[in-house]
Amino acid sequence: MKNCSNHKICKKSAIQSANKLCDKKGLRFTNIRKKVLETIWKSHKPIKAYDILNELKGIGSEKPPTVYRALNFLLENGLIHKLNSHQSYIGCQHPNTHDQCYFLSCEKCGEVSECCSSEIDDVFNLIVNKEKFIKTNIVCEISGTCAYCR
Amino acid sequence: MKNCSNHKICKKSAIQSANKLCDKKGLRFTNIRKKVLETIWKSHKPIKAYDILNELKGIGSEKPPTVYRALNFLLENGLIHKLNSHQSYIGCQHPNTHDQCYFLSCEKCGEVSECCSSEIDDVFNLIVNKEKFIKTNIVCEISGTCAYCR
DNA sequence: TTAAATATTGTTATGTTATAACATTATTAT
DNA sequence: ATAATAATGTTATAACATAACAATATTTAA
Repeated sequence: MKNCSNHKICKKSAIQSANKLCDKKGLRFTNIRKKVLETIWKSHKPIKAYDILNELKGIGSEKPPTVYRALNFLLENGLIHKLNSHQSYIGCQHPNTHDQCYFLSCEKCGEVSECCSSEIDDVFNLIVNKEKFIKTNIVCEISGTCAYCR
Repeated sequence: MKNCSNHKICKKSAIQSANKLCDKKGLRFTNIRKKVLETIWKSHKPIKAYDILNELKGIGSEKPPTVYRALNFLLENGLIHKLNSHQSYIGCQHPNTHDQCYFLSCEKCGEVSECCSSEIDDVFNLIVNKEKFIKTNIVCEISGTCAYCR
């Protein structure tokens, strides 16, 4: 992947924008939620709930419900995504700038990037209209080899 | 959904074509595999592994590995699909006629239909080429309300 | 500024989904 | 018939996730 030249900055700005978003929406960006988001943002690789749990060992909140609650908060507010094909979680690269996210997941390096595009939006709208289907949610995850790993 | 007017026939033909496909490929369509496929084809709704397991009670093969082995066989040979967003399994409506399947999943009636289309294929190819990504697998599942349920 | 209401977190237990590892049986090839 | 391979049986456990209720912290409103 390597589309982020300085991950420290990348991570920091993700936390900052989460902070801002919570402020704006009147949501509480509590310590646990922040810790979980930080743990997720340690890399551009998706992380599993129980791996987050292990990272949290020592801060006194190392039980599954704690993590899943924070994950659900972050999911509901668009700060992270769940990758259904691998049952793992990843930070959203541009929270609240669009509805729908599509993912490219590299099987070699493990990194996942968002590939949101109006072209995909358009074709899905075309399909669902043709089928007279009203869409509420799209899960779209492409696995393979990224440009960097080829 | 209701795009199958007579499900008995629909199911029977699914089993027949599985049989044919296995014959052609020299695969063994064993009793367990057949039972599992039949259980999946009881409806157009996806079914969970442990629900299949319960249906199998009485034939003497009611343990998880039995079911998961059969599921994996059916998945590998394109006879069923796994719906990652719901961790459930559904029969393939046209095995071996195309590579990639996309799904419309109705939240009201629970039915799932395949919506394979070259338009979607094309746009995915466009995206991955632009990103210089080599795709090996696509998970694409749209949830919402189907035409029949609107 | 305190009490009530609400939201968040702690805790225990358990539900759900899936696989590892090894033994046994059935099928196929020689 | 025998060896090799494939499929199934069996036990145990790993991995993922939530229910239910108690305690604490925060916000709201009297």
